[in-house]
Amino acid sequence: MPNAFSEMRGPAAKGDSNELVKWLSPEQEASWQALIRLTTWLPRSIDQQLQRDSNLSMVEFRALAVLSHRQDGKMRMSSLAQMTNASLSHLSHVVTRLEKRGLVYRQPDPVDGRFTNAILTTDGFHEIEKAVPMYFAHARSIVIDVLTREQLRLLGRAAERVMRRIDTLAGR
Amino acid sequence: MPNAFSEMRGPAAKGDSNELVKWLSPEQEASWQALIRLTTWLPRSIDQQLQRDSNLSMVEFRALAVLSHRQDGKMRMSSLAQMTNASLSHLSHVVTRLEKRGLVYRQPDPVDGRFTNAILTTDGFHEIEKAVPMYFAHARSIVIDVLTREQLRLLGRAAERVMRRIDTLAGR
DNA sequence: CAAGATTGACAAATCAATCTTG
DNA sequence: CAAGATTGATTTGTCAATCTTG
Repeated sequence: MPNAFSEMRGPAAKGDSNELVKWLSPEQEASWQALIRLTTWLPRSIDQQLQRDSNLSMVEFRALAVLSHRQDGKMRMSSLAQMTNASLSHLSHVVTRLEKRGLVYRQPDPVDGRFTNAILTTDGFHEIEKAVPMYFAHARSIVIDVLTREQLRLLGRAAERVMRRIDTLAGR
Repeated sequence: MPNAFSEMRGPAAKGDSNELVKWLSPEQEASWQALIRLTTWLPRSIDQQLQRDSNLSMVEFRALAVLSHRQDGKMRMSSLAQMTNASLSHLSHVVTRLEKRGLVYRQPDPVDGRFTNAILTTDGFHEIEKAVPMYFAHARSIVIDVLTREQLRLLGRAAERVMRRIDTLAGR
């Protein structure tokens, strides 16, 4: 079976040991690659920590954490979806699982039945209380304590800028 | 059904409208949140662009792109897995799908049959050639052109630092 | 028997219907 | 009938078990 290069590359192949240079400057390319690696591995690292220490996924953790910060431990599904970076559909599946584990339960809003509230149970509260310190220890260990104050601040700034752009593009 | 807060929160609930302050300083917290949002939405944005414009996932794109940069368009599965941030198992599934679409094919290494080479086909080469410009246009649009040269450079630096830490923790 | 690779079972996330309520 | 929410089918990724080669 022939491949694309027997014919297509030949003389043309000499100068382009790094073809990407055509698209980004070497400096831009390096930063972009580092960013891609970060957005790939940081979430995996967090997920692994949460799974290992607390048997929770990132979304599950965020959902419980957000609920635990509310006075009444409850929030509408649609709002919770926003807070957890999940689609409503995704969150619904997530809450179903958490419900089976007895960490939250659902209740239609008594005032307007179109809304559903997710509500943290006592068990859920205990679980998230145990999980949070380990989560932040890990956050420190892989990011916060690795960067200088200033590096972290600038990283945050840059992230916010990019996010504003992504939000805009997505029509938010 | 009772929830955790009828009893557990009461007087205690007054001061902690933002309980996370206990774990990180407000500045650290803001940067961390921005970073989490970025690592969640940037990959989604890239995936959407690739899916829409080229019918490729990020891993598929990277696999084809890496192969297209090689003179002979081929690479061992294990090396390709590293280059694409995928596990060997994951990559194997990915290559199976790409193979079904006629974009790559497999061939055991003739010298040492324990290795398998993934090889780009002519079709695969054409597909990735079409995909790359749109990919970089999108990269510019959401990151490169949104930040100053310096911001991008520092973002890259910070990402590299964090990645070194994550690599170390994972034993790499 | 160790390293590379594949496979199948399972878990998680996305998408396109569908259902429910006001 | 529009907004909120759920559901089921499909896809994608992960994990553990297995297979193959030198």
